[in-house]
Amino acid sequence: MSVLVQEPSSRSRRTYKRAAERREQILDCALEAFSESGYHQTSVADVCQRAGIGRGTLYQYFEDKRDLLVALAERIAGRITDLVDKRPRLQIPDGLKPTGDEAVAFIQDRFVEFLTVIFEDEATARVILKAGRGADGVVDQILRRIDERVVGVIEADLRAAIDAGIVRPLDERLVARFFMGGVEKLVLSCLDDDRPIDIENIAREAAVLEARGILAD
Amino acid sequence: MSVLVQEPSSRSRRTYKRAAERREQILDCALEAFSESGYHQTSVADVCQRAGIGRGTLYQYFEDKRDLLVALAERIAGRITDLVDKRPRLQIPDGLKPTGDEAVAFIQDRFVEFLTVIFEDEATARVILKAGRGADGVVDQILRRIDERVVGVIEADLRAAIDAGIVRPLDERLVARFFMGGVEKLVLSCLDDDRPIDIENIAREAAVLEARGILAD
Amino acid sequence: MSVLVQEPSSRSRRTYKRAAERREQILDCALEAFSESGYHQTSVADVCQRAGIGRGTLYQYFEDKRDLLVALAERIAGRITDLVDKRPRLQIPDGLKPTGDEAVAFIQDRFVEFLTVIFEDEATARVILKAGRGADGVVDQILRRIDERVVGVIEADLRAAIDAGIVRPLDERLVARFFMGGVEKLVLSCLDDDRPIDIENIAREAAVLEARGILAD
Amino acid sequence: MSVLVQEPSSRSRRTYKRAAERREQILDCALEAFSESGYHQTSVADVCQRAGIGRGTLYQYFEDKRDLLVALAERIAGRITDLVDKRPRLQIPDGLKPTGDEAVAFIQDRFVEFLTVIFEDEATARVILKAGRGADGVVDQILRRIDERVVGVIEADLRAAIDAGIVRPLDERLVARFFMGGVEKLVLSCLDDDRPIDIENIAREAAVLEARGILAD
DNA sequence: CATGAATGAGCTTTCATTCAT
DNA sequence: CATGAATGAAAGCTCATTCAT
Repeated sequence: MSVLVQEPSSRSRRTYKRAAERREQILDCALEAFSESGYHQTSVADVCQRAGIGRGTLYQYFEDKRDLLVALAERIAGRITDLVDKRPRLQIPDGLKPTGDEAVAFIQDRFVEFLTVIFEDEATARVILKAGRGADGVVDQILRRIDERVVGVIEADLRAAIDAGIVRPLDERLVARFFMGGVEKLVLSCLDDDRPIDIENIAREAAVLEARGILAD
Repeated sequence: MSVLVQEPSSRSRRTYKRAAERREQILDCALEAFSESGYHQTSVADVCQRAGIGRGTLYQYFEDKRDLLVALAERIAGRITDLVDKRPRLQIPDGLKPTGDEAVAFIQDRFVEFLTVIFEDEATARVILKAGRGADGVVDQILRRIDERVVGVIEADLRAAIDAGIVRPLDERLVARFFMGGVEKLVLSCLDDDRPIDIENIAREAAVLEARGILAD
Repeated sequence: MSVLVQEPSSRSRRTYKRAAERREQILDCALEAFSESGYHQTSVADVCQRAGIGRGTLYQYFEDKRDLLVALAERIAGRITDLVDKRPRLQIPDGLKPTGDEAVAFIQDRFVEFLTVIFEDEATARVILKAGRGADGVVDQILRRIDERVVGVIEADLRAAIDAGIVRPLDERLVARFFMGGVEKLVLSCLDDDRPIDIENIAREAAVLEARGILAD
Repeated sequence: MSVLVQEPSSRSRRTYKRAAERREQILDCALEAFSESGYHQTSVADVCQRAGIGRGTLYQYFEDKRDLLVALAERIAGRITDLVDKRPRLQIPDGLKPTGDEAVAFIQDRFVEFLTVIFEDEATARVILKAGRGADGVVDQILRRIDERVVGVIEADLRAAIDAGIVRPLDERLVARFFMGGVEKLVLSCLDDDRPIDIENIAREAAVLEARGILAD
């Protein structure tokens, strides 16, 4: 499953890597380990074993166990920030009519695309939504920063849509949070039941729900 | 040492009662401690100190630290189950028209009432939403059971509303989860920012959102 | 040899002690261990084994390993301070003639008595003169304080003797230090050669030397 | 094992010299480091950094960390041995009268000269008197050897002076040790207070003290 | 030869749990 | 029942030493 585990053929043979590479590899293993068992249940030895390195090696790249989690959270935060920054601003096509199916489809597409990138990696989703939670104050803050980032994107979209008259005036921040929470819950239920995250479907359903509400026409 | 007054005469029933009381008191302290610092950051000694008892005493009421959390989670689950069981089935008033403001108001009222009881206690909310998360497999299951319970109620409501033609046909479970996730996120954002949980407002906003969606009319 | 080691009959049986007693016992064992092998060569486990206690027990009485040494040094400092405080001021007997044998004898007696109490315990001497040295900044300071204390006493004696005209005017502090250094070196040479510290003889010799000098009459 | 041999063609002497130079340089850095922070507080990495070499390089010149200290101690021992060997035997000038000022002055000069060379270098003094102490059995022995050497010189002087009738008969070894101890203590007090070692003054004071004693005439 | 990434034995320290009092 | 001193498994972490490059 994992490319990270050391080949068992040449036991106890040292492997040399470039610093950056090794760091990434350790983070990969930490991601795996933390996502599988949670932060506290994972020992430093666990992570090292997965990476096929000695205990001391890890401490050449990270201050301590907490720093490992912080670094991991920051890597995730960085990636999401990149995504967010690269994302084009919402451009409402001319003549798009609100309430129409077109509007729903349009919203759907944007979210499917966005959420796909964020939640496509199950391990990362696990760390963001479960493993990292409550483990440590600093980490919590980073996770919250990630959250703010993502929510901020949705918020911006909402604002633009309101300006364009597609969406009715509302508290964008609150709605963005609500939406994000709903999606996260659906993702979480996948994780909890060990179902694969069908993020495309989730995003699609969520978008419809959000757009139309639940009332009968 | 104990604040619970000493009554040496006829101890039998009272002792039992005392024991139960003591157990409750310990759980109260555990709730407090866990909600403040999280499960792993809280030591058994911490809980005992709050309860004003010796370390050993706690172990006469609980198997181990995990059992303490399990018991706490079960107490919460029990309380919510009670709520759920006491809750009257959804009775759609005759002649209620879908899409109308009346329908929205009706839904709102039901949810405000329900969510208020679940999230009114901040400490409990903290344990359900943060402290207990990822602490332990068994506890996770209990929390999930609580969740299922709550989601189940919403689901049932939805089903009834669909049958009554107020709500359009949809995947009730998914929608219930989405709704619950949205509300939880809003509650969480209060906890994270140390704002009081204005559950009434949250429930109200969430209900409108869910009913009408976000699209302009 | 040592009264401290646990009786081997009832293995792994817990022993309970009063806090103060246990603390003293641990300090006794630490004294033994540090004096035998030096601070760095001694592991916390060593000390615990000698005391017949579990590792954790030590940490109920001392912050960490360093704190153990600090406490030990402070205990020694306290004892010496007590000695010093109890020591009567130098009273020059009337009509004592300088340069005479009586003066030498008088000085001798005072020092023999004083140094005996300080250096009679070999283990303590070892810690003061060897094991504690350079182990840690804080400990160094305490040891220096002990030193200052002892040197201060000699200094005071010298001053009184100068005032009485028995001793010629000189830099009392410097001379006191020189004297103390000389004595310590003699004690050290006993420790190094595993000879018992014949402090009486050392003090006697040192006093003569200091009083008369080495020149032929 | 040793890097010192190796003589292929013309490079021989230079290579040899380079290796020896490098060794010396490492020892210099070790001296610096050990004297500043003590043996245990100094890491191998620290020494290497000061020397501007990689960690592995050090191990081509020294077996291990202890060997580094041993080598350092031996270098110091060697230098002192050289000093001692070069030192002319005590020649009592004809007609020197005991107890006279001349005798004191004579003794003074000899000691000032001798001690100056031993303690002039503060870093070395620190290692001999503090850093090396109690660090390791083998090193302790070397330091003791140095001590014996120095004490031996004083002892020999004393013996000669006794033979010449300048100094009264006494236990030369004991007196030499006492004297050395006294001087060391004075030097130590400089180190502890971060005062420069005014060895000339110390030696002078010590010599007077030793010669005349403290009693009033 | 030089390097510094990699190593892991060994140590300190924590804390849930036990048990003599 | 209650206690809290005692426990020791288990974890984190350090750093002298090795070795592939």
